[in-house]
Amino acid sequence: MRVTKKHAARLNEILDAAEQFFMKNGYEQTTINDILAKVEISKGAFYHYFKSKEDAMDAVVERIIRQMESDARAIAADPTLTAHQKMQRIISTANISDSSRGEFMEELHRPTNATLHQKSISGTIDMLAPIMADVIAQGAKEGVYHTAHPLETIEFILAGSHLVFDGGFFSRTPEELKSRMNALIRNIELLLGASEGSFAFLMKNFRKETGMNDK
Amino acid sequence: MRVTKKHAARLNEILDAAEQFFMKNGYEQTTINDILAKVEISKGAFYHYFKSKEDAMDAVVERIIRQMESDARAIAADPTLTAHQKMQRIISTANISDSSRGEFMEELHRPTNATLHQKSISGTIDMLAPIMADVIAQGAKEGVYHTAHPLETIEFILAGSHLVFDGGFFSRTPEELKSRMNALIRNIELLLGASEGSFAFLMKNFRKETGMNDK
DNA sequence: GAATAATAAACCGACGGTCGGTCTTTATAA
DNA sequence: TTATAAAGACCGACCGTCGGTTTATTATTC
Repeated sequence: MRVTKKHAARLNEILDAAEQFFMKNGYEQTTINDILAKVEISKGAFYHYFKSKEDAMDAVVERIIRQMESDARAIAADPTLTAHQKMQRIISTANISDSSRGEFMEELHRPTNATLHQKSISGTIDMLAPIMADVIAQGAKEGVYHTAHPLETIEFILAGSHLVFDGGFFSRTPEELKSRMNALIRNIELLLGASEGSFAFLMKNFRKETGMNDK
Repeated sequence: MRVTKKHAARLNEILDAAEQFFMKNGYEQTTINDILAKVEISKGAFYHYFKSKEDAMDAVVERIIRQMESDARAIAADPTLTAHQKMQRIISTANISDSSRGEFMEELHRPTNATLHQKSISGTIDMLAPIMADVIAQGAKEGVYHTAHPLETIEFILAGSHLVFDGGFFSRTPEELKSRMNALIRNIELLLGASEGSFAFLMKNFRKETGMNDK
């Protein structure tokens, strides 16, 4: 049956369905027909909005990154926060959180597929790095961080963390993960020239994520 | 026409062809039929050796990693080298080099595909990290490195470097790459507790790679 | 001379994508 | 206001490709 809707509305319907399937089953395993069935539209309709399956994936990733971006910018622009507080909040928001969008990251860090994975990682880093670099510069003024290359260093940190903790890349036991998290914390402090223990809060996020209870 | 060969010989023929195509066109863009045509065998033969296309990719990656592994182990086991010399050589060998296998990395770091990319990165890191961690431990004894978590830290470094310099993830101008390389050098020194400038040799490898001539 | 490995080749089904055309909405001119 | 035309949204049959299967035949090996 034919149902016509506003461009933006239909677009978001498709994006919503695509996102769900991509997350649950992975990009490669998701069929365009899956999406069509869910949204109850025809193939023609789908290709009216996207020029290819990959184009739809790009749009899904883009939408999520834009959301994360506005979250991060809001935190970075808050004049009442110290640089370190901003860092803490941006990291928590960008990683797993209780927000509705949080599941994205959670699902993403699974071996399901590769392309979606890759695009979202690079997109996230490209988006977050400049924002966080500014925060680090603020931290340098406040005297809590000391680094000569804020942008390059935060890129490096984001890239390294992603890869090391990304289930799609490595499979690790909980103990292995814990030792990597401990090392990561110390390494971030080293790279940013932050005081020892100042990034220990990551361990809390981490325990929340993995559901670990030991100390 | 029917041609029968020894198992290992045919296997390597297929692997060679697959590797070439995967590198040149990417995994997704390579057709099993491409490989069949090149090796001049039938589908039946291919599936006699591999249970799936992905299985063949895994084998390709595995073969290359094994080669890199024996190179790295040979360097790490050389009793005449200092830890820092070993690090230098392992890095040069594993990255782009003039070796025949070197093209692998070169081709790999291109946006062509994702799956192959991912598998080779994680495989390389998983293989290299323990070997290099031992070298770092040696360096600690020699007093040139100082790090509390050798294994985790070298994993982090490898992961971060790969991602930042991987053409498949980001597209950067030569200037952007140069500033990232400078920052990377300093960051590695910080993480390993090595003296300033001790990893400047990376800049030479880097210039060789990119063909940059400026200082 | 069976049994098993190796190869061939026809075949299958699913999937991404195309295409000609239809229905709906919106803008415009009479 | 209404006729009309253009634009936008949508349909679904169809197609080519591709990974993978099946069946059959030819070499090896013990």
